[in-house]
Amino acid sequence: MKSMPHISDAEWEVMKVVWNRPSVTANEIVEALAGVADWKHRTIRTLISRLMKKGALRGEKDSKRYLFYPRVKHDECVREESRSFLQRVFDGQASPLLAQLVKQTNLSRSEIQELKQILTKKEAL
Amino acid sequence: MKSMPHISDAEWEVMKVVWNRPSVTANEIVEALAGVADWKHRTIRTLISRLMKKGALRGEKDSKRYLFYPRVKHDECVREESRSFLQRVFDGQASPLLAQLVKQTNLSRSEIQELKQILTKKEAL
DNA sequence: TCCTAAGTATTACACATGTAAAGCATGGAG
DNA sequence: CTCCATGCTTTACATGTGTAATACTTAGGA
Repeated sequence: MKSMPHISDAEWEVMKVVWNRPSVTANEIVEALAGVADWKHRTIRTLISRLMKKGALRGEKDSKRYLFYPRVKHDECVREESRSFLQRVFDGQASPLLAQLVKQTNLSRSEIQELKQILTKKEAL
Repeated sequence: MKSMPHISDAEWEVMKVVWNRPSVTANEIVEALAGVADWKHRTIRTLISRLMKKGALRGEKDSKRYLFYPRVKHDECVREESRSFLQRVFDGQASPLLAQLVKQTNLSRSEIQELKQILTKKEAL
């Protein structure tokens, strides 16, 4: 598998929009991000360009404008980010991170249940 | 609390060394990192300088050389990194990340046990 | 057919980061 | 007291990132 391009913080916000729909125009991205960050539309255009250059987005010309599609899968990006984060902060040891996160964050009763279930399933392997 | 300085990937490796001992000299850091990354000692010196400038390290002159101490706590940096990572990739939703990590990584039986215990404790609150 | 508005492409610029070399200062050996 | 090895300080430079402005293109309306 060809190595994932590195997606920066700001670029992630753009990718999230693209992953959320079958296809988007640049303008739709701008609108979708209006509530998320306080970026000028120019700025978002730049982010889109960079993502295309990096190979994370594909743009298909639809008469005047482009329709954008992801070229990398959400899942794979998540895995890659998780992996590198884990490596940096916890030397790749997932267990301390998990413990840390569980303590640090708010989880609903049902989320806790679900996690316990996942763990139980894993334990059985 | 004064906002954490941002610690980059490479800088994290240096900080990990510093957090691991009561105090270190620059040379000790270089030695400790020999196995971790393939950096020239000059490079590591640069990282140390930047960490001092950022306020993440404190250097105390001991005759000719410095002894370095962390100025930021490991725990707080971990929390901060986790928080920002969670925000970027999962919009701050811990639960999907946890599920993802549990599935993606290898955990020993005892680690699984421990996590379940933490979850149970949290559930009881 | 020609112009304009809406898009796209190009250029800008400061700060961060990875990676490192050159120059400077000084405590301790001789 | 002088010099050097060793460590500290300054400078370097390419690429990435946040943030955006200016310039160019062209499909579609007048």
